[in-house]
Amino acid sequence: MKIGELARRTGLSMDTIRYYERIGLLPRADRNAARQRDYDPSILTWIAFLRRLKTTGMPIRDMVRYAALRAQGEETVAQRGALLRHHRDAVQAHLDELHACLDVLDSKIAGYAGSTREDVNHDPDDQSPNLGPGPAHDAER
Amino acid sequence: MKIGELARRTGLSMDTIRYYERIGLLPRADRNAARQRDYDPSILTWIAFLRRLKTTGMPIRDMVRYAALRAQGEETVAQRGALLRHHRDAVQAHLDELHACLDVLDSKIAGYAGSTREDVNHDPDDQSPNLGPGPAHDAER
DNA sequence: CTAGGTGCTGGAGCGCACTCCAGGTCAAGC
DNA sequence: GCTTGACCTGGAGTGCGCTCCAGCACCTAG
Repeated sequence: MKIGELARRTGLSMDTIRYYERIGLLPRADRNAARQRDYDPSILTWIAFLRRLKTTGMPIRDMVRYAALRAQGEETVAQRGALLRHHRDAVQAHLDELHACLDVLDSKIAGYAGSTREDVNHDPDDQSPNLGPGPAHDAER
Repeated sequence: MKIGELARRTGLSMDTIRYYERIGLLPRADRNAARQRDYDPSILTWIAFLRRLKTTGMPIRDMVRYAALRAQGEETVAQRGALLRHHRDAVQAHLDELHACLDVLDSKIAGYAGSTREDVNHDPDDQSPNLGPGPAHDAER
């Protein structure tokens, strides 16, 4: 499979695929006689996995770290597992936060109660503070 | 309340607060005799709300749009409501996606089954593709 | 009177994750 | 033999969301 087809099949751009290779997210691709990248379909599995890591908010540098461990073979299985478990926990935490925000959003939307066509004449943009973190909590970096 | 205290109470940096003002996310602050920003505590409510929008992944330009509508007063209530409902749906969709990814992650972690100290000698980095989007679906932009 | 702390402005710089481009190679079809 | 199209490389550019900085103004405590 050449890069164009891989791009079509993954939804990534060719540029992005080459970029991922440069930074070590994708292994250096084999080349055909014309020195063009020639991919084995198994790359699709890896890209699908990368996409999940990305969707769940893992920064690229961490994915690269994972990819590097993977490239080193069996001996890094423990580290990879740890990395994934760590990430899973982060995702779970973010998910909880999102659920909470969604609830607040929903109640705020309820405050806007169908004002698209009905008459509501208070300003819905006035509700409880609750800054979560607050002072001396540097979740903000 | 001066900017330093606001920063402490919100967890934002003073630079970020001033930046938010520059781009229109925060209203132009009142000034005290020494031309320093002097905030009314009600700003805390607004910042808490902005933080939720941000946490739920709303890009700053959309928050600015919302802030601008809000500044225009009552007549924009309908538009603001629509904007929020739209965002809520996007958040919900993202949440669903995250849940799905988390499930896959969990099953992958299960594949790494406690290999931190036990012996597992297959490579867990081999599983089903499933590229989600696939061809001709540009969720990727 | 002066030193330190806090705040001001305008503008430059940064890290991330791409994205675009110029100029070139190669293979196939007309 | 020439054009077309897919692909190549190295490097520059982009948009986002801050973050940092120089140089200055003010206020308070010692």
